[in-house]
Amino acid sequence: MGETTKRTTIVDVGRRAGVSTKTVSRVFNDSPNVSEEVRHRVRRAAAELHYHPNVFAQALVRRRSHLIGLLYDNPSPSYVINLQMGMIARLEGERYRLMVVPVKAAGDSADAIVAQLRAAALDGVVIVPPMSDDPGILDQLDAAGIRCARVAPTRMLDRAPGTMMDDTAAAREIAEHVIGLGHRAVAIIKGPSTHPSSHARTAGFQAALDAAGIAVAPERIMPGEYNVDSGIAAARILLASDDRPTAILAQNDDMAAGALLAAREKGLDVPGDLSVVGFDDSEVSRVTWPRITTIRQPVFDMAFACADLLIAELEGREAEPLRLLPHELLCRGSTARPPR
Amino acid sequence: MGETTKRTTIVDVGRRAGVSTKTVSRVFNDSPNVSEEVRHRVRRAAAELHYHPNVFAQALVRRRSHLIGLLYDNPSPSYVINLQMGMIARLEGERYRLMVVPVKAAGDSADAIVAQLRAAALDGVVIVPPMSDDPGILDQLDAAGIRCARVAPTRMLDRAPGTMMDDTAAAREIAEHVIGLGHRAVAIIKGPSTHPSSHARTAGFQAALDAAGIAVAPERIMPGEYNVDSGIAAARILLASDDRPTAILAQNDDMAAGALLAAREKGLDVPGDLSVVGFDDSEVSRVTWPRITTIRQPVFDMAFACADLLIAELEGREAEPLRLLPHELLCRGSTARPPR
DNA sequence: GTGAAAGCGCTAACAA
DNA sequence: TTGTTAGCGCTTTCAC
Repeated sequence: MGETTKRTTIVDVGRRAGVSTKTVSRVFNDSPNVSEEVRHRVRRAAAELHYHPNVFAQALVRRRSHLIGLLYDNPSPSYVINLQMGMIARLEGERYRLMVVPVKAAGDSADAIVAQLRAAALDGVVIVPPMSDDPGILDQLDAAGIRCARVAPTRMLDRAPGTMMDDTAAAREIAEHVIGLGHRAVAIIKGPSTHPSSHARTAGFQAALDAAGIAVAPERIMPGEYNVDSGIAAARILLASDDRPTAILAQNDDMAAGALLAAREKGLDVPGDLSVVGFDDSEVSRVTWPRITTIRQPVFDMAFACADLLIAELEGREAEPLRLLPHELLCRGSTARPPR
Repeated sequence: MGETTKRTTIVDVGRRAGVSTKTVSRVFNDSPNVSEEVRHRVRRAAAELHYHPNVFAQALVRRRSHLIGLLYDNPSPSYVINLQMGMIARLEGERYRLMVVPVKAAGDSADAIVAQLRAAALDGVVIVPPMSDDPGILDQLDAAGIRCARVAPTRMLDRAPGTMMDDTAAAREIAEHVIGLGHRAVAIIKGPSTHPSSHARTAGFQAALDAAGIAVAPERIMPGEYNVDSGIAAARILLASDDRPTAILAQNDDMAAGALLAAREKGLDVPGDLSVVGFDDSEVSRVTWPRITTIRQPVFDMAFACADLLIAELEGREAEPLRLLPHELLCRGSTARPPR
């Protein structure tokens, strides 16, 4: 815009530095076989001319875009932002750039999704649950020659690199915390069955309950959708019963926040009458009253590590393909000993 | 990857369809002057060959990347996500793609920021406050030939298109709501002075207060940082006074949530003892108890409209450069009549 | 250590 | 309506 002059190219730089275009190219790619002196001359000429390599010309000949995507379904805002921040932190200083590729909840087919990625010419993508376990996506990605790294995969662990936390162990820990406080009338609000994390968390809860010899009646296990409204709905039902639970284990913070709201409606005090726990350490868990006892899920770190794995993959470096990241139990105000 | 065969190009398609490359190009660009019959043949050949245009070759020759960026500082997760969703909704079906460009809070110089955009070869960017009012950024963008559209600009309105809401009017409305309930001992928690929105909201509050003949003592006007912690800190001070306010007007929801937490600490009931209002209708405002009375800021719509303006600009279409979007007062549980 | 020439895949003139 | 011919700006053989 505005500039009627042509863009300055490698040719201009070469001319000014008195070298061939190839040499300029070498300098900009840190190739060996260029004398220090020439290297200097070229750098200076480039600076004087405000030269910047044309990424498209590079991409065209190298067959690499240096674009990597974040593919996600429609998780909570803070989850997505943490993922983005983690990836960006790793990309900082690299030549790779981040493109966001939200998939309409409507659920496009694996074909359609990957076609989108190909159209955008991405070199690689980071995939988050539940898509990280979708074999269709993995197949299409392979066929399209797009590398990927997965956040929290649970299946086909040898097919692509990924980073994960131990959902089961974490769920067990938080359940043990609640049981340790003396609760025996425990209810559970599950996540959607499409999310493997939900199964893992259920297993962890179950392990802790079994170990304590506590049986949870089926009507105390409610389905949820990992969002506030489903938490409210589930908790309303749980709390309507005469024989209501003294503790609710929600499988994420949004649903726990919903449970808190439902408890308020009923005039129940948390944690006096009812203990509630969540999962994720999302922003929500820190602004409710009381603040929600939860598990810190290392989302940022998982995304950072995924970007790292992806870059390693793209650069042909070897890297251990799977990384387990630590979680943390955060005991806050929403849990206490049961009433009486 | 895997494919040892060369990528299929426009040449292959042309050969198969029995036409020249240029004709194939015409078909894929919906240019006129191609007979229906040829158009069909080309489409079919392309489909059979799984042909996809190479975006780099296109970008190289067209000098357009069709990449547009979202430039933001470090606002709240839900704000950023709403912006992204708004832009993506508008980009859907267009050939433009979204790239996220978070700026380190550290505050790079306008130079450094725009250099980043140029390196990424963006055609245009959407800028959010407070950068949308930064003349340095606008200058650099101009110099780099990168188009932009701004969210909530307040200055240099003729320099670039933008979308906005009427912060002052909205702030006035919500203040009037509180005053209308009978409050006269009112306190304010402001946003950072680097955000023009904070000034506008202050002006709106002031207008309502003036109209009601209410004077707010300077010690009841606290600074804040648009985050939860600063809200807690400010409210603690306000509520520590013997002569505490009966209503707190916070300039965003996060700070209002902080005020709620501070009130809990003091054992104050909201809205019984204290009314609190926020601004933005963020997720936070919906998960606290009580839910926070606030202003719905049309973030999604502003982002959508910005993407629209930007595309119009890039395609050389004329569009009215400034769009005002409506806000909405949402009365929820955090406001009631003052005590006694 | 350095350069010349041949593309990468596409589109923009200009012909036909 | 369609085809031919140059590039776009860069990297990659392969010489020197």
